[in-house]
Amino acid sequence: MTSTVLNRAGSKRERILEVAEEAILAKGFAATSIEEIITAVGITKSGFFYHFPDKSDLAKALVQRYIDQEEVLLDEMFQRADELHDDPLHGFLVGLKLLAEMMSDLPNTHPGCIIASVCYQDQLFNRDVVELSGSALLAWRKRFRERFELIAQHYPPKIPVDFDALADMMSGLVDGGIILSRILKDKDLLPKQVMLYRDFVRAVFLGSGEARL
Amino acid sequence: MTSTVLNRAGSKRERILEVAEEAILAKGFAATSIEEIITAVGITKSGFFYHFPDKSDLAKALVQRYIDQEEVLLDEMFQRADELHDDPLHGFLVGLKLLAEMMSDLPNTHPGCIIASVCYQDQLFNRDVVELSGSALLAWRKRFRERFELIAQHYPPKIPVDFDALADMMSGLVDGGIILSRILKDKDLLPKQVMLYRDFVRAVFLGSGEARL
DNA sequence: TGTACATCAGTGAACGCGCGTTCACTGATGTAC
DNA sequence: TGTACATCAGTGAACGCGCGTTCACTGATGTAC
Repeated sequence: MTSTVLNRAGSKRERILEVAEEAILAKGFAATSIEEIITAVGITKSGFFYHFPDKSDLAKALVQRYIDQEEVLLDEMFQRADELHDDPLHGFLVGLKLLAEMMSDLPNTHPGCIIASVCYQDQLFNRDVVELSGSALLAWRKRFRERFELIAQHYPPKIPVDFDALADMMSGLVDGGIILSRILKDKDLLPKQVMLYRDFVRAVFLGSGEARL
Repeated sequence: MTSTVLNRAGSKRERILEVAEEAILAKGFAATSIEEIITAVGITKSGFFYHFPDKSDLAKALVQRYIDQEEVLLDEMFQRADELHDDPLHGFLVGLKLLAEMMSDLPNTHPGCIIASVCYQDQLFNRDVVELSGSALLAWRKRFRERFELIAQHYPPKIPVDFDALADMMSGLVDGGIILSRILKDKDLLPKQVMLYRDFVRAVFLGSGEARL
C-alpha cells in the first residue's frame, strides 16, 4: 500500500520529466509550455510547481537525468565489451561497435541530446545547466583519456594525437551527428559516424596497414 | 542620394538580421523577443513586420544568410589552399589547416551554428528551415565527396571508408565541436577537432606510416 | 518643368492570448505518545 | 488502540506581463505624362 502510493507519487514527477523531455527535444525548451506538460501528465499547474520551484529547475533536473542515464548506458556497454576481450584496445573497439549497433536499433532518428538542446537556450538558467553539462563532458573526457593511456601502453600510437582531443571527438561527433541525422532525417548517419570514429581510433593505435579487426 | 537611401533602407533589414543572429545564438530563438531586436535596431515593431511577415520568416532568412556566408567563406578558403598546392590531397589538408587557424583567431568561443540553434526549435517553421538546412548539408556532402574521389585517384585509400560519411563527419564535428566549446568555454577545442579530422583524412589516404605533411 | 500618382519604409495604437508564478487551502496518509 | 499533529502531493483561482500580430495611416522619394 505505502509503496504503491509512493510509487504513484514518484511516478508523477517522473512522468513530468518524461513528457517534458520528449516535448523539449521535439520543439526546444522555451517553446514547450508548462501547460502542455501538465495536460499530458494529467495534473494541475500548481502540481507542477510543487515538484519544481520554477521552469528552469525542470531544465536542470532534465539535464541531470540525461547525464545519469547516459553514464549507466555507456558504462554497461563498455563493461560488456571488456568482458569479451581483456585487451584494452579490442575491448574499446568492440564497445564502440556495440554503441553503433544500439544507435541503429533505435526505431527513429535519435531523439536528440538534451544537453545540446539546452545549450542553445536562455541565459537565465544557463549558468547552472552549463556547469552541469560541462562537468559531465569533462568526466567523459577523463574516462576516455585514461582508456587511451592504457591502450597506449600496449599499442604505441602510430599517429601522434592529443588524447583529450580524441576523447572530446567522441562527444562532439555524437552531438553533431544527432543534429545532422535529425536535419537529414537519416537514422543511419549517427551509427556510421561512430564506426568512422572507431576506424580513426584503430588507425591511431594500430596504423592503417595492420590487419582489420 | 538614391543609393544612400537604398543603402540605409537595406541596412535596417540587415541590422535586424545581425542583431537577431547574435541574440538567438546567445539565448535561442524562442527566448529572443521581437521587442528586444527592434530596441537594439532602433525601429518600431511595425517596422519589423514590414520586413518579415512573421517571426518564423526571420528564422528562415537567418538560416539562408548563414548558409550563404558559410559557403563563401569555405569556398574562398579551399580555393586559396588549392592555389598553393595543385595536388588535391595537399590542397585539402592545407584548407583544413587554414580553417582551423581561422577558428582559433576568433576572439571568443565560436558564436554558434544558427542551423543547430534552429534545429532544436519549434515545429511551426521547422519544415521550411529543416529543408533549407538539409539541402545545405547535402551540398557540402557532395562537395567534399567529389574532392575525396579526386584525391582517391592519386592516393588509393589505405583505410576503406564511405566518402559520404567522411564528408558528413566534417559537418558533424564542427556542429558538435561548437556545442562542446561553448559548454566548456574552451575556444581552442573547435580548431583542435578540425586538426584531428585532418589527421584522420591524412591517415585514410596516406596511411599512418608515411612521412608527416 | 510641374503636377499626380505610386511605392517604399516605415509609425502608432490597440488586441487578445497564454505564459510563468503565487498563495491560501485540502484530503489522504504517516508518526508520536 | 485512539487521538493529535505533521507531512506529502497536490488543488483552484487569480495575477500581471509581455508576447506576436493587425491595421489604418504617413511622409519621403521615384516615375509618368
